[in-house]
Amino acid sequence: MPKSKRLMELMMTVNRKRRFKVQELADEFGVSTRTILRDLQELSELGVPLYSEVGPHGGYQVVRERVLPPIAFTEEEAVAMFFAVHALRHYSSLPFEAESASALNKFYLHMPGDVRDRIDGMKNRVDFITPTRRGDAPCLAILLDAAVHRKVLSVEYESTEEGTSSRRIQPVCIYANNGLWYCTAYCFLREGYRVFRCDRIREAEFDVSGTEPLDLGDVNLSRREVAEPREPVRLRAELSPSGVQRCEVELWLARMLQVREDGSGAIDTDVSRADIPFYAEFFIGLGNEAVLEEPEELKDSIRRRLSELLARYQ
Amino acid sequence: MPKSKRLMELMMTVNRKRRFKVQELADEFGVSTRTILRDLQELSELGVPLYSEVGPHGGYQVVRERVLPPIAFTEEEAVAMFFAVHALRHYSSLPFEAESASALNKFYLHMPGDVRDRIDGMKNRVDFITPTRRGDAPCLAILLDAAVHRKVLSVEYESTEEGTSSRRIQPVCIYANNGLWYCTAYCFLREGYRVFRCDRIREAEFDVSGTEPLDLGDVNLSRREVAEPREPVRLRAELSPSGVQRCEVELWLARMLQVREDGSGAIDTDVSRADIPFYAEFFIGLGNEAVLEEPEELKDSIRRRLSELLARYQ
DNA sequence: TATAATGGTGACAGATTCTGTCATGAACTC
DNA sequence: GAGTTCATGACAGAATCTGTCACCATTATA
Repeated sequence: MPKSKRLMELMMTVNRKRRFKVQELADEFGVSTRTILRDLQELSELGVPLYSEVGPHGGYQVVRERVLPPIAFTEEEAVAMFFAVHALRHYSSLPFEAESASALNKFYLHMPGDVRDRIDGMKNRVDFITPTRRGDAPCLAILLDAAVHRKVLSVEYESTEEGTSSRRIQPVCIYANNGLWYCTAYCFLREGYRVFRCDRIREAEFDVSGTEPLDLGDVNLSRREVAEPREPVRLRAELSPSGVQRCEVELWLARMLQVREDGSGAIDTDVSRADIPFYAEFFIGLGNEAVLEEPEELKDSIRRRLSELLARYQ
Repeated sequence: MPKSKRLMELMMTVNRKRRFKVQELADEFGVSTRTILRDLQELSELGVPLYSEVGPHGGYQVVRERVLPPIAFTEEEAVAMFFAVHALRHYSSLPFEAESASALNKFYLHMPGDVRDRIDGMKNRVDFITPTRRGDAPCLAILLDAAVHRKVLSVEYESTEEGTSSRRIQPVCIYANNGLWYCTAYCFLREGYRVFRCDRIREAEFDVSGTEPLDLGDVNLSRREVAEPREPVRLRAELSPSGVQRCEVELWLARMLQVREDGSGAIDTDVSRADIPFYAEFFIGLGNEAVLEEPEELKDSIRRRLSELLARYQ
């Protein structure tokens, strides 16, 4: 086998089994250990972070972060990826820590000069805007980890209504919307799924009390929309086409929104009575683009709110 | 020079000069043409899309999209990049056409099995949400191209106030905000910078009338905030901390917003008299989180609007 | 402390691969 | 037809790579 091929395969092998001994590889590839040692040194020079320990139970390890087999992108793909990662800079917190920055940098540095020029030319011409907020969410990584591996966390949560509380939660997913990170999780305190704002989770650590994790099974991202209303109240409204447009921006509405061929639409859903003040404000914002049909309580709330505001501005 | 190194450099060289002859490379690398031919064949096998033509003025070309030198990412970087690109799927139009999808696919396919598993595990657990809108913007690519290369475009623009009109514009930048694409451009019709909604640009093609492009020089992304008010009116308001939070989400406000240490803030800016109805609605939305100080006209407008709504809900 | 396991390095001959040369051919331009 | 350029095969010589061996260093364990 030509050396070049062997090196490629060696890189893959080494990445798969992150711990190995020289002799193993020598057998596997049918070459001498000396050759493998030479090859490993070349891999090192090529950037694979190898680390070795001598003595019994020693051996090689791919240290820290292993390097994946190199991928060749076309120019167009590379540019698209660059801007995708570039767009992430708007987020003040990410579940991936600094990696996206280093990826961006690596990307940029590996480009031949002219592609780099092209990127530079575009950098100030394209942007994906995401609202930025102060709210740092330091615990995104642990939340994500818990969601993926189905672990229970103990968290300190500072809710708007109830002040700070300790609870055990099992995260289902995390998502960024409108500049803030949210986490849908099963809350063992409330015994149900709840959505938490990640920047309000003050502390999070893996639970040690031995709470049995739930099998969330197919419960996944779509769960974020779920929040069974307590004291459900039926809400019905008609929307003009531009009312529909404005509602489409609101994620929490997406599930309840029906859109017709002509662009107009309707909302028909159960909502929690406690949320009525919130909806009041929302429908005021919609102005003439919505015709509210029920509930009466919401109309009341809207009227009260309007009178209040009118008084403020008198 | 060892063959492996030569191949690397050959790939770079070939990517830089996208057209070349075997003899050239042979001279450059100090090897025979036969060797270069053999090497080029290997590059082909490695995926570099080479194409050759025989005869005078023939030679090699890197066909279609050239392939960039392979980049090795760490696992963490790769995951971060994957999700960055993954997030782009929310956009119904992109200035890069299908490339991001193919990049994503390539990424996914090149991962060793376990990393792929990890990505699969995370796929339903993390998301970057962007509001989706129907508004397709088919002309993003040409707009971007014009912005980068300072070209003048003829466009058909369907504005809300004035109906459809033909105009020549010179794009400065394009940006996505809240699910819609916008383009800041110098408008030769209005003789000033304007912001266009890209989905309302019905047709765009390079201008052939010979309009001289402007030297936009350092005019860049920041331009998108500029829109000198006609008939300026001073607007002043105080904001509570949560009022500030809500204003920060609004891009067009960012420039006018002053934030204090304690989280509260203020707006003090000139606005166009024509925009008063818009601001009225906005301040109604802010409710108690804002105290409007002037102008009186805006207060009037708000009062009118409130009474109107109140009547609707009576 | 001795022993065995493991990595690290240098030297060198022999094996293997790579390279240059030459020959031949095919396609294309002018 | 002459000249240019890519394409391919063969083969000997050059260059590189590989295996072997000798020796060292470190560490865990008996």
